[in-house]
Amino acid sequence: MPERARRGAHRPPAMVDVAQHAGVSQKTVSRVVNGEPNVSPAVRERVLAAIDELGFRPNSAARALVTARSRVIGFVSTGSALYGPSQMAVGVEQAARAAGYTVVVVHTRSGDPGEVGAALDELAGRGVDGIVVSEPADSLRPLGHAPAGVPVLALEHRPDEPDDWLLVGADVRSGARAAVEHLLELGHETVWHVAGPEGWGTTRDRRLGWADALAAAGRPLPDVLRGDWSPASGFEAGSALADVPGLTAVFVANDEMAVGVVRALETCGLTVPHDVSVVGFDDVATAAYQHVPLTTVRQDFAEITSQGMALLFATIEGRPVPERRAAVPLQLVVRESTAPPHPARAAAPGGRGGEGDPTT
Amino acid sequence: MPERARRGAHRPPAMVDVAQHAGVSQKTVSRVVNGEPNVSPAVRERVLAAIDELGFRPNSAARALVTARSRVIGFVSTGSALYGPSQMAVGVEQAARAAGYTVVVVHTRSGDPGEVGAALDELAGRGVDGIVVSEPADSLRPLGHAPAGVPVLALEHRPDEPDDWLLVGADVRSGARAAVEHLLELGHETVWHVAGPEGWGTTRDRRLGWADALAAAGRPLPDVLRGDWSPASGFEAGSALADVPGLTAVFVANDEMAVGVVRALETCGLTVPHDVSVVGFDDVATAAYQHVPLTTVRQDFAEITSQGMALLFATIEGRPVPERRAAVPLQLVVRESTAPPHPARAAAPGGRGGEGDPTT
DNA sequence: CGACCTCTTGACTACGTAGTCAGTCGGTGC
DNA sequence: GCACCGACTGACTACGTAGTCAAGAGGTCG
Repeated sequence: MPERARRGAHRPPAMVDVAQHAGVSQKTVSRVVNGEPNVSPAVRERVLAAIDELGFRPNSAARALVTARSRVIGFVSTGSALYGPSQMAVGVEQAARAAGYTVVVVHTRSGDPGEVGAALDELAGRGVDGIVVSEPADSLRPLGHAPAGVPVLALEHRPDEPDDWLLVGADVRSGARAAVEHLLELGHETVWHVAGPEGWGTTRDRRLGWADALAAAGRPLPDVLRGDWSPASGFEAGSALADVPGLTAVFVANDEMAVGVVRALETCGLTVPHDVSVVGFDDVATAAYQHVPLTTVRQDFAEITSQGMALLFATIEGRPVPERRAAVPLQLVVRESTAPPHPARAAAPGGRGGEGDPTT
Repeated sequence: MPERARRGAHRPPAMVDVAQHAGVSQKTVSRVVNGEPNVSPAVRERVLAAIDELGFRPNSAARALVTARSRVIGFVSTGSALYGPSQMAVGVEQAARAAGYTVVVVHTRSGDPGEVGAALDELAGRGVDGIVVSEPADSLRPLGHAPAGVPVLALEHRPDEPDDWLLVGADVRSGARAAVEHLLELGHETVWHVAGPEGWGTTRDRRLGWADALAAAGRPLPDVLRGDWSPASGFEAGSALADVPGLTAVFVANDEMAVGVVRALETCGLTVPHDVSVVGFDDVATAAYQHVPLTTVRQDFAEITSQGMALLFATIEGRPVPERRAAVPLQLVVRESTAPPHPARAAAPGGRGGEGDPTT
């Protein structure tokens, strides 16, 4: 039999092998594998037995070739192992696998548009059925030119921009605003802001929410300090802030930088929250266990990814999608890093207040 | 021309389309795309122009089908967004893409062997060229039954077990031992251990390194407390430890739990490192910026993934592999959470020492 | 008893790429 | 001038799956 002779060395068994083993046609095996109706129980049984015996696994390349559907989702992320993106990655993968999809990951560490383009080409060539962009930095915007017909889900909330993407994300701007309002309600005159790196939508949203709250209260808008999400950059920003006269409250764009800010303030002789209140963003696992448990804004990443992926799969599979975008609310978690301002300090024009007054 | 008519609605352009456009054969297009020699510059030029004009992307499903090589790496992880696994995921993806491979991610949150088996089948069906297991928990052991001929890289160091896997990882046991030796050298009589969850190789290694150091010094081996890598579990363990009479030093299996431990000790009125020294593991970004900067053991994840992936690609591509396993050294980073034991405390048989002695 | 229908099964083919092998063309050595 | 060789190109086919369509088996209804 030349047919089998040609099936050389050690290629894994294919449907034809199963078919021959079970005494049916390849097409019938295909029917059984795909759970199609109209296969007699007896035949189905025989085929399943043959599959089991030969250890047959459907070849997804062949399947993708013929169906032009890969059951693969492309996940594009900026690649640093930051808290948010990591959480998203896990949530996306879980949702995908539950729906029978596989996730291909592409990281684009540099914001180089060329690299993003290459990543896109990669995904297009793989014939992904959908693309997920996690925490989309502006450098990922070229994804707008995604392969035609491939739906794109961006895990961000962006109410203003009429986009053809699916958009599901935390309502970061409102969350940031709530954080700043909390500080204002405590009596702080104004609130400084340590922002994330430029070029991220979420950086903008946090800054805008902060500005919203200050504007609504008619307060002055201090200069923005900029970090890169890392504790080290937070420390740097905190060191600068320690020199600001009358500083009593800081809203930091993520918890990791907030830890750095707190540490810097402490290093400069200031106490949190006695001298300065600090609010973070994300609610990382360790936030509650800091020396001064961190007041922060919690993002529900599980909810975001689950809602977003549901939307994406509905779109891919042609099911009706009521609303192409959704905002997931954030939750302000008040802990111990915020308190009313120290009266002496708010008035003091000089830096480094509070040194001479260790008692409450 | 029925040929073109059949190419229906909006399938993306294939090589035949490019070939027709350039007036060459499909095979020649294939040669150009794959950079094969023996194509005249003029033809190459024409083909490239046609590719560009039509926006042609090679279909990787078809390519994988015919070559039986997918240029895909399967990445299997336990799925929580823990620090180590997240770092590994990023490193693996970067190395893979640099080598022209794509990464498919499979998370197995539950340790359910059935789920692991399904994940394996998934990867086998995708025809992955290699499999990477990140921080392999015992539940991933069934990966030993990986599809025949598919090399597996485990990102762990496991000198004892003669395995057919590639093994590259930090020498966790030695690192743990160094951490404990550091504490003993400071003068601590013994060191308690807060371990990770059972079923992880790395949990075992940390515990063994700890035991090694104590045994070598002839010290008693305290009971092991067990956490789940989370700060909350560390807090719980720390609360229990606070009641231990004469406690002066703790080695915690990761930084996140260490933060919880420190917080619990503080909550119980103990001071770090005055009353109790604490050492963590991993050197997460915030470790250096804690209220008491954390002494810890740094893992060089970038180095681990880079070495490991190099090994994997060499194996996949049939290049000679000098050594199938490698240990990456760890680095003890001494900060301020460790100090010599407080004399009064080491002697004290009662719990909660140090309360009456806030000075020094 | 015949027309008709449903259920089950298989033959044939497309999908897009790369491997094999044969053929053409121009140049080189003797 | 002829055999030969290398560079270049294309026709044909395999890869493993699912879609299309037809055929056979068995039942139902009038």
